[in-house]
Amino acid sequence: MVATTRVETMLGDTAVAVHPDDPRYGHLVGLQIELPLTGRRIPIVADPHVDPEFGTGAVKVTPAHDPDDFEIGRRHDLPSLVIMDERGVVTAAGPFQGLDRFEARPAVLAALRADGRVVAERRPYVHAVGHCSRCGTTVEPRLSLQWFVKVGPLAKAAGDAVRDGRVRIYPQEMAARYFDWVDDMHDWCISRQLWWGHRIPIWYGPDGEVACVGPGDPIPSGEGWRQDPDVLDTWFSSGLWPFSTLGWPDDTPDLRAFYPTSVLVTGYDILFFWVARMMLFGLYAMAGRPPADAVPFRQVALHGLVRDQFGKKMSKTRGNTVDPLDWIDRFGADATRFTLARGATPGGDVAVSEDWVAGARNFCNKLWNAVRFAQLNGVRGDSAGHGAGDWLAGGLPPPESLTAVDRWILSRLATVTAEVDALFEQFEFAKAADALYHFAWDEVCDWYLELAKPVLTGDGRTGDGGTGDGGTGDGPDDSAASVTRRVLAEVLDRLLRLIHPLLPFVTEELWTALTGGESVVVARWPGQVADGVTDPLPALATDHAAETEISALMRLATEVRRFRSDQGLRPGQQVPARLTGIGATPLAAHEARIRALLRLAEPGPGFSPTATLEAQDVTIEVDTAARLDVEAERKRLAKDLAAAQAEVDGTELKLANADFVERAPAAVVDKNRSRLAAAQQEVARLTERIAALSGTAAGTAASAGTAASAGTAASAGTAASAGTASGADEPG
RNA sequence: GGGCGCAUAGCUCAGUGGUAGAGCACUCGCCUUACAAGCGAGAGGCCGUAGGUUCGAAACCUACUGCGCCCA
Repeated sequence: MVATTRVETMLGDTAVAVHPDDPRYGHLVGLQIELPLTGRRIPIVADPHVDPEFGTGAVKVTPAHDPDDFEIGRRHDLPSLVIMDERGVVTAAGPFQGLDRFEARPAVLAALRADGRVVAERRPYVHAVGHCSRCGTTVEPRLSLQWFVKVGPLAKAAGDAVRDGRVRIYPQEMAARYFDWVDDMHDWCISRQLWWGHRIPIWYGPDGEVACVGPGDPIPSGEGWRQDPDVLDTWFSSGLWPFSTLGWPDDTPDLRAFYPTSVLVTGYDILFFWVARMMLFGLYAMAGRPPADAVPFRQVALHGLVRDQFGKKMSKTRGNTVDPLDWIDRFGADATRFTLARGATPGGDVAVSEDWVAGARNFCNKLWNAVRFAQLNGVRGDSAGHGAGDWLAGGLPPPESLTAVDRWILSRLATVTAEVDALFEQFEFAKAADALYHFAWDEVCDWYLELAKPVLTGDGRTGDGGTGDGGTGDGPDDSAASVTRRVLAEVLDRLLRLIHPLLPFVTEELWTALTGGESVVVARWPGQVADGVTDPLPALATDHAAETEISALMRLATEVRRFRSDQGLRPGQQVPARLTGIGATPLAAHEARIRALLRLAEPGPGFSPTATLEAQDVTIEVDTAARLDVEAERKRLAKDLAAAQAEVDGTELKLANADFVERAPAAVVDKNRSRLAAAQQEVARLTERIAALSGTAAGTAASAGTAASAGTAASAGTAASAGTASGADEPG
């Protein structure tokens, strides 16, 4: 007694199988029984593949129409009877011949029933027979002749090419998956029953001849020869791509010029479907020709799959797919591209969403506005320098006329250039995009442009800047504004070149407009040394002194802004302030710049400080016209105190550990010691300040009225006169 | 079943032994003369759980839990 869903396949049964350990049937193994309707005698075999728990524990075996049964058939040397043609029509001789499988099924069932052979029926029944993914048609397994590629030696060569470094896979971890597959590759079935594709190059002759026709071989002609109707597996055809597209098997100029390619960029999901096949075929077909190592490419850069904002695979059924053309339409091609690049860690998937593309669009806009600002302020690239791939740096002001701000941004530019160059080299697109994003936005736009404003608009003297106003006669104008313009031109020019691979359209527009150059597409890559032209920028890197200075300036600015924000002072509002102790700090030369940036006016005659800040060893007393939110100030100081105290506690704990002091590297111990000292000093300072605040709170209340009326009225017009403190020149 | 990978801020992810980071989202204040698609400030994480190695672990080792991917 057996169970089956495809009753008609019994016409092709050649055995009944049971599990070898099944006590119910052990004694029957080896017997011959009669197959109903056909009168054929078939054996009962024992096979471990049979699940004794399933159905009756006895299963009919149809080797020609079921893959599992085929394996059982091979193990027991059973005949395979093909009882259906390619269209699913029964071919077995007898009453059912010529019926479609769906007609044959009830017909066979009826015949069995008439014979009294049907014991029970169960409907509905969920089975595992496959369906065509395109049209949904039920697929009937059917034994047929297929062609295979014997891959042993090919796969060995493909593995070796990566093993010995002729081909490098990025990221390296992915190479393990490549080896797993290539080193354990089974013979490859290349027959596909499709109506399109390369035809299998096998010809059958009238007398049973079989001819394999290779490139250049004559196709057998004559009566009765026909080609195999199947086509090659699509990956077989794809594997030919690196050389067949270049004219192979002929020895063409294209083949010589473009085989191998330098880099193959593709998704990790087809590492063995496609990449491995190209390796297999390239090494085989190109053996004995140049290049000597025959590989189809030198590097393979693998990227991930695009996913939705929650990291889920996009699918139509899930409804989380996006139309890139829609994004391009709404946010721009550059924004769409940048979003993908920014998420592209080697071998990792990329999550994207509309919000993130909008962010990239905003970045494009930021660049646009930065260049616009530069142009509005008279920044022009030196178009004369761009013909022969020359550098704008030829137009950089002499080093001695650069301010610390200029030297800082050029130093950072040089560093970022080197970083980005190396990252692109390693296919680290996400990191390169991130580095450029932050340099452009957080450093160039947020700081350099802001610090350049007072210089360019001529508002207030900057207090430093080389030869100062007036220039040197017939040479280039070395006034502070001119120096800034030239540095800004240099920075933007190079930034646009560096970002161009990630934002091709915007950068082309901006770069040509800014520099007057032909096209950023053919502009020299920053850092490049070629054709006797050496990039002069690296000579300016890395200016630690300038970086330290500007970093201190930034921290001080943030501290003042924090105070202003906590106190609700409007961004544009000038606040009289007295800076003391600045002369002894690296910020000595930057007072005017700091005042301009933070809208801190010179203290007038009626100056009456209401609050005191300390940052970077500079004491800043500000006069908020007697309106001080003491509670906000107390909160601010308390928060800082808590942070400083936590720092003291943490470092003290570490340094109290004798093992740490003894065994940790001296540099680490020293670092903790200085951190502790600084934190202790900070705690003392803040404690004192909080105490003072409590003291003055009462005092301020008493004197508020007078301070307000006297101070504000008197200081109005005279703030500008006391600017001498900032006169110290900084370069030198 | 076999193999591999991943668990870090609300979401997506960086971070290879020494002070936890980014983008977006969020809170507060600003139309400050490049930009409100913006500016300034801020909040938010016992780095999956339990052990181990180490002076020191988000990181290295082991187990566990959860989630993915590949298997022609």
